[in-house]
Amino acid sequence: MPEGHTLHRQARLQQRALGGRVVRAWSPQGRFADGAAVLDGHRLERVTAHGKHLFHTFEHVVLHVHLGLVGVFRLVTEADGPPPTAGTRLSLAADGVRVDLAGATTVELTTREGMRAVRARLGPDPLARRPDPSRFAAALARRRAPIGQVLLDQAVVAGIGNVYRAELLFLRGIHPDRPADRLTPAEVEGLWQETVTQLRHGLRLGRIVTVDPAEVGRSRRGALPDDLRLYVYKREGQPCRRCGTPIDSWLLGGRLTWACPRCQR
DNA sequence: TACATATGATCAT
DNA sequence: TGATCCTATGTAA
Repeated sequence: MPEGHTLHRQARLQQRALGGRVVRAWSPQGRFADGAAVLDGHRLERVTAHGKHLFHTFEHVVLHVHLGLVGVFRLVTEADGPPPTAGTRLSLAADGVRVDLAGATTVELTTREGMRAVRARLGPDPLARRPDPSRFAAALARRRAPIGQVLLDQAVVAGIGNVYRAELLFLRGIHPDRPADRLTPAEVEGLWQETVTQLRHGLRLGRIVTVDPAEVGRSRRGALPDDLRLYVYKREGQPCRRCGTPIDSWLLGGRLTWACPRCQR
């Protein structure tokens, strides 16, 4: 689940459910018992996201979470929702609503200064209120590495993961192997705009959907079925939705990526 | 019961 | 580049 849209969605949901409240905090699994004790009974001021990082700012401390590959938040109502699973490292609750966190790679307490330090290492966030695309453009101009590899670097742009990198480059007709510094200004601008548009869409829907329904013969209303949501991700060997050419797949930056060899040059 | 897999990132070599 | 960490789920044995 977790690319940038997921964390911003959680920030919004958790802010609504727990923001401004005095929360109970505990660690059902036990591995974050000490940290939970520091949080327990304190007021959660606000929940914010930057890229894939989530920050819970309490009156006296900041909770920093990174979900990694398999981490997950579950928001449940305590009255009729399921209890925390055995692997739940942290539960936060107030007013009958509970947030359970499991599988995250980073769950740590830090300070407001520590939060600023984490954010300073990250590139512009396309889901921020006023992101700075010039920093994105400047970073690309400095990199000779393939654009498909550079897009995964969170210091270049914060929040893109393996699904979005493949989909965004398809949508802009850019081959992932192209050196980042060889993109034209128009391509860089288009890629940034596409990133903002798509992540916002993912945030709204709560899932990654890049396919234009009209392009696959569906109405704009109603959710696309799972096998029609994406253009290239995990579609190796299957026909491109636009030109029918079989989708390619190869390792790029240590992870598999996908592209249409005809639509992306 | 075991294994493979996953939208991530870090650290050792 | 490879090993490693974290959890949940689906498939194979």
